[in-house]
Amino acid sequence: MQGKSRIIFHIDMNSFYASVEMAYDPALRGKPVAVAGNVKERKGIVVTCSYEARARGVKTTMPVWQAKRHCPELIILPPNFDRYRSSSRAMFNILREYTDLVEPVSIDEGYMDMTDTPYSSRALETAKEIQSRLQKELLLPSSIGIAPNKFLAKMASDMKKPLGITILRKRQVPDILWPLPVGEMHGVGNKTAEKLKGLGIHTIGELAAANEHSLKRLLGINGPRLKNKANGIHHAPVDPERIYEFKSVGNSSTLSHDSSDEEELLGVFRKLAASVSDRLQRKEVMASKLFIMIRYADWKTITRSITLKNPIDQKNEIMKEAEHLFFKHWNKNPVRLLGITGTDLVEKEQAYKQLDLFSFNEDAKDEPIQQMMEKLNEKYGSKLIRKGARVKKEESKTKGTSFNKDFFQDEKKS
DNA sequence: TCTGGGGTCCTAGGACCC
DNA sequence: TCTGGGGTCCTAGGACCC
Repeated sequence: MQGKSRIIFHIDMNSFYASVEMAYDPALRGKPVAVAGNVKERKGIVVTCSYEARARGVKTTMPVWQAKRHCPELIILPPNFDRYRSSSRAMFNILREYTDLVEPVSIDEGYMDMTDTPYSSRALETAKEIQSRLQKELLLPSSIGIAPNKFLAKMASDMKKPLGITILRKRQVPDILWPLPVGEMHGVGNKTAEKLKGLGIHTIGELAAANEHSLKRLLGINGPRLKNKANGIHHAPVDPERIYEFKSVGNSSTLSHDSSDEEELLGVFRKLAASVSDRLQRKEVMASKLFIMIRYADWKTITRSITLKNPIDQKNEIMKEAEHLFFKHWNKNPVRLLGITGTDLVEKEQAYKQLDLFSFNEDAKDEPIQQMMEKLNEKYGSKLIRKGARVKKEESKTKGTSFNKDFFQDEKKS
């Protein structure tokens, strides 16, 4: 990878949810369309909107009432995740016709490594073909960036929207990237941009030339990384497996009104526990650590966690731990949002494998897994659990489901 | 009528062990 | 007894992205 220059594509679907809705319903085309969460309650915010809506001042994350003030004729649709998932699957299937090295990063965005493909000598033509196929076969507009690494490809796809194709060569970095405000860099948000101002760094070029030690002092390990990126240096490979690796499963919910009513809050926790339990079981993993999140009316947010001796996935167990954490840490002030997240995930299968390996009790095979885990943990303690290990879902590949990561399966949030 | 919900990665301080 | 330091685990919080 060192000597050879790579050809990386970044495919970015334009206003994906809104585009999918317009593909399904021709009557929506050419109109200002927004996909928004729970429209009637305060939590209603614009998730995505069409370019027609953007032209009228509607923006992503804008509250619905505000969006309507900008654009009274705005067509507001509830999200339909099944639709988005199936469009996404179709989109990635097209990409995979060109190379196996496709790394989905989210439902509407992914990298391709085109280096060792028959298409490497005609990258631009291939990008045009992909873009036009996405448009003709799926009715979905996209932007494509072509560059020698993932970071530059990502920056490139951002430059022309909608329906752009941009090539960004390493030698063009000084001319094209360096004049831009540092906040436009992928990986530099508001806080980091503000901090950088303290060092007199306002543009990507100034970051590229900045003193490495000062950056490290200011931003930690991320400082030198950002400096490298600003110089167009980024070695991360395109990794098709990334999508099958996950580290946490969580759900949260903003209440329709701030509340300090215990019964009401417990009701919210029960729903969250049920949903987290459901998703853990679908993924065939158990959580060794459980977090709750409490956001108060004043937006102050705390997380509290418990490390469990035995990993759990059952609704009642999750509820019990969440409730315990909640009453231990809740200051009785009105609550805006509650959340439950399970982390330090252990594969259920792993538990069986470990059992066979140690085979300390032949009868255990017939016992429910929970009891086995308890016995195993009594006997071997936490050594059994690979803390923080990434959970790989190998089988999802062979099944051919493009997205095991189910942040696209959350329409059942309720 | 301010501000959703799903994630990942990093940091910092204290406990504990060698 | 004093002195030093490295490593890991745990918890909580923050930044960022889509």
